[in-house]
Amino acid sequence: MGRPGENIFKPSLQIVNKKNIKDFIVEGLEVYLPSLSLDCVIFGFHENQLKVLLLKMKNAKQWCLPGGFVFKDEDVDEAAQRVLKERTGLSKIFLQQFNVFGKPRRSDSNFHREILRKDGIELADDHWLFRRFVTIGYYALVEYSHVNPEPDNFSDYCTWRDVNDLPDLMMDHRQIAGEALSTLQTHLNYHPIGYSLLPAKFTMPQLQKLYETILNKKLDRRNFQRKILSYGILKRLQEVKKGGAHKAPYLYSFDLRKYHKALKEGLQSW
Amino acid sequence: MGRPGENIFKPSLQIVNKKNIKDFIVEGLEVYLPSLSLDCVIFGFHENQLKVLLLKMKNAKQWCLPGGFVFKDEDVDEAAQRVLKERTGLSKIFLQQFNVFGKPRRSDSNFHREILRKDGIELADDHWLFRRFVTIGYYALVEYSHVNPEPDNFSDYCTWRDVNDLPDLMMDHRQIAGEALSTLQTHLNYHPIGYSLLPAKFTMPQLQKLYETILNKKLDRRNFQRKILSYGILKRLQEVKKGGAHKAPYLYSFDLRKYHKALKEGLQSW
DNA sequence: ACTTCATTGCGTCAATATGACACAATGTAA
DNA sequence: TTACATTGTGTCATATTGACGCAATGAAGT
Repeated sequence: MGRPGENIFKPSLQIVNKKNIKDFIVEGLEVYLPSLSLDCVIFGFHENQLKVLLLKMKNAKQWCLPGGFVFKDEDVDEAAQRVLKERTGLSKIFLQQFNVFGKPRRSDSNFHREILRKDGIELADDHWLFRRFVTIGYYALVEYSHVNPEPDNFSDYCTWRDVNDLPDLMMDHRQIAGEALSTLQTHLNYHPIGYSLLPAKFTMPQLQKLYETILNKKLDRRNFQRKILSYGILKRLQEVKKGGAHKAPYLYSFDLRKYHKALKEGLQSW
Repeated sequence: MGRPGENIFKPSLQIVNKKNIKDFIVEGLEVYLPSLSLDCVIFGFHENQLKVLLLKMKNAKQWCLPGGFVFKDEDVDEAAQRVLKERTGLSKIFLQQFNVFGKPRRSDSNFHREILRKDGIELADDHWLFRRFVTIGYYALVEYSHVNPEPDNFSDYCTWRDVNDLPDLMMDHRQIAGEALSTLQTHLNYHPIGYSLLPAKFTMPQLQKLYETILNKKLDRRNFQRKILSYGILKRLQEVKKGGAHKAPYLYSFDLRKYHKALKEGLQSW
């Protein structure tokens, strides 16, 4: 079997890096899988708030989720990793497909046409960018402080927004973000969370705040500790964490071997 | 926004119904979303075995999952319902997206070329059917006795196969079926199962067998009953079920109101 | 230096859920 | 009538969970 996509793969990556919108618009049809896109809901945790990384669109008041297209010879999950790398600078991020959004009229082509027009770009009515896209929703968990937000070709800037105070979002991106959050809340019941959202070393109260923030619910401090420790995925370190104004809490880190085991197997009930 | 797909929607449906392969092959490019397909793992329960509905491919020894493409103006989930309706005759089936399979070389175009060639159909190398497809995996739960298996254009017949004794499957369909099963096993931990897999009235042992079959594990009869009743989704009826050679067991049915509530909310752990 | 106080570590206890198993009742077949 | 596999219902020990007590810590205030 041939690999027809390969010879156009490399030049297209350069196109994206050069941020040359016009070339992207012209070549996109050739280098990307048609009809298919992906959108990422990137969660970070900062100052006891759950944040989502968003892009402020050029020539429009709306914001949007970081997203992209899949190269013709590229694995879909790797395309998501690539998009994440481009927006955050991070590699090997925890990424989870959570839903495909496939309603025929998710998008309003006039909306996109107007935006491009404001940049002096006039495209034919049947241009590939205006066609219908089925989008694959991913959510990602990243460590807030490691992220270097980077806008894409169609956005002015890229920044964190509080998940409970989202701005006006393009298309169905608010729905996508909402479903990502509720999926995350559900996954919390059966899978360990925290690695990739927290620093390498963290305190028990920090971890609890993370859970409380995601679940939007208060938890009992002592019961939380008992339960989370029973998973056997934590290692207690020396008790540093001096800066605080109170009793110095222990520092913990994840036992990655056991963490990943728990991630994979989940918490069985039967 | 126009609806360009609409005027070609109806004729294409007829094409499929006529089982006119050539027209399908020629028109497919125009009526379907390119690059995107869907595959359904349809589970049924019969004689205490979990079954999967499979198609025996024409001109090949392999079998395959019921699948299809998405019309240009069709919702993706509805496309899956349509495929299910075509294969089983059933509507409003319980359908669940579980994964997108997006590796670039899932498919071997020569394989499909050979099959068509045996039907005297010779297509260009760059024909749309030979291109790469990203497929959306769905699993469905249906009541075995209500299904009327119906083959599609590319298959000789359509029949149930034991999930533990699958035949040689095309492409990555074995992997897709496997992931569907493990997804189902996981969902069993947090969601009620049984409605749409069992008859309207069923006995506790029947329900238990279903769980045991899906989980591939023996469960204690008395503990099972206690736990499943604690969900509050069952209604006990009169004790009919006479045919049996032993003590007549009670019949149950699902309290659909509570069943769907439990389906939606899941079983929370925090 | 002493006190204050929010916070942390480490418990207890009752209520509930779970796993393992006993026993009587039922209904067909021998 | 008896045998027996199967079903309905229960018990008991153990594990898990929810609610809460209390002493220790350490920066801030006096």
